[in-house]
Amino acid sequence: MITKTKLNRKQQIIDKATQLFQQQGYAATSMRDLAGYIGIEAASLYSHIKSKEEILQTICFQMANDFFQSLEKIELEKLSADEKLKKAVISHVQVLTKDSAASAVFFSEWRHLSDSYLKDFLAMRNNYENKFIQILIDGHKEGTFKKMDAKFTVLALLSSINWMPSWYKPEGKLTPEEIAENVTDVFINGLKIRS
Amino acid sequence: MITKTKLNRKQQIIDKATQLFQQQGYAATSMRDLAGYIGIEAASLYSHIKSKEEILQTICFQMANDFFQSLEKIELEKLSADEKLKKAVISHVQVLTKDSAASAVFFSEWRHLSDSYLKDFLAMRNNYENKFIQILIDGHKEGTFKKMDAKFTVLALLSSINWMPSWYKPEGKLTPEEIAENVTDVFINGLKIRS
DNA sequence: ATAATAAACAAACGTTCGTTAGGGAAATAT
DNA sequence: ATATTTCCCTAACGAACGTTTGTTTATTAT
Repeated sequence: MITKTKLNRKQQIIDKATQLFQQQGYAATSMRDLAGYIGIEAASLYSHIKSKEEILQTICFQMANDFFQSLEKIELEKLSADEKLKKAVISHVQVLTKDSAASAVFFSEWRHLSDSYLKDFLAMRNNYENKFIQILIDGHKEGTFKKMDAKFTVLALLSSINWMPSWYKPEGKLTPEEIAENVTDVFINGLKIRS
Repeated sequence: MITKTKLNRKQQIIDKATQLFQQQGYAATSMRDLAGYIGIEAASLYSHIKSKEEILQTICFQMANDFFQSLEKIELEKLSADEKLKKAVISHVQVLTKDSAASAVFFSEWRHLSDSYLKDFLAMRNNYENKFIQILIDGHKEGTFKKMDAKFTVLALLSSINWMPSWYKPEGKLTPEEIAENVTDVFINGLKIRS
């Protein structure tokens, strides 16, 4: 082991854990499992991390911050609601596809966080959803979007995107921008040909 | 215990397991956990079921059959593509909301099925998605739907619906028909006001 | 009343779980 | 050269896991 510093090793652990948590789930992934894939003993993991849950916390809150920051930037821009929605979705998809395994863990395994972390997590998620809801409400006030249940629509929109890591393959031909373009076009304009 | 026959007890086990699998996940739910909620010892469960995985199999394949049958009925009807899409979504939402806990387990925990069951499961799911894809392709041929990536759109549509059990509360005021109406309206007509 | 069946139990099986303790080898700093 | 730190090891801890066994209790059928 020449080139591996402790920081590298820690990141390697988190990366492999991310992959295994996505494939098998957090609860079904054992520390011996994880260590085996890295090529060390389970006990050795604890030279780099404090606990199994710390790994999950790192993954979840890293993703949460990425999503949050990307949306906050867009919020400040002066744009029409439909432009803002499109930009927000592009940004969301970009964060999502930059590490789709971590995203999948973020969306599916957060419930295994212990109580205090869970509280913070849910608060952040709610806050994030509310920012999207506000964009749709603004769009209705501006006369661009029709009357709708904004919360329902946002959850449908985010769900359709967030489920993607389970079938999105990076070797596929769609770029994040194209994915976002497809999704927002359907949500804004619909499938029906406009006559 | 007067009114409980063996069949009732088995159903009770499956029902409670469904609830716990949804809340905690399959791997994080122990047989002692499950037994405790029912009020018996873990060993007693095995008078009624063969294994933990049998419970998951029962839940998953029951739901798979329900979804499949409901769609097959609609496939036979002679309808335009947009009408057929709407009916298919309504039907899908109805099955989903009839037992939203079982649906959540079905969508999130199927990966814990053992290999042979997993194969069957994935084949059924693929088949199901293809039926939806065909509806969108037909709609394009009929001149109703615009050119699009049909598979991508179907996965987005189904994802936006399937994620619902995680936030759908039956005591909410939306009926399955209203939910389906909202979803299909967005997907077919979009959010933008048509001018 | 007696036999048969069903459903629960306590106890234990072997295995795996996350984690800790203590020590040794190799790299780094002094 | 020596001391310190880093990283991994073996060994083991207690707890929890799914499941099996053998037995008791309650219900149902004869």
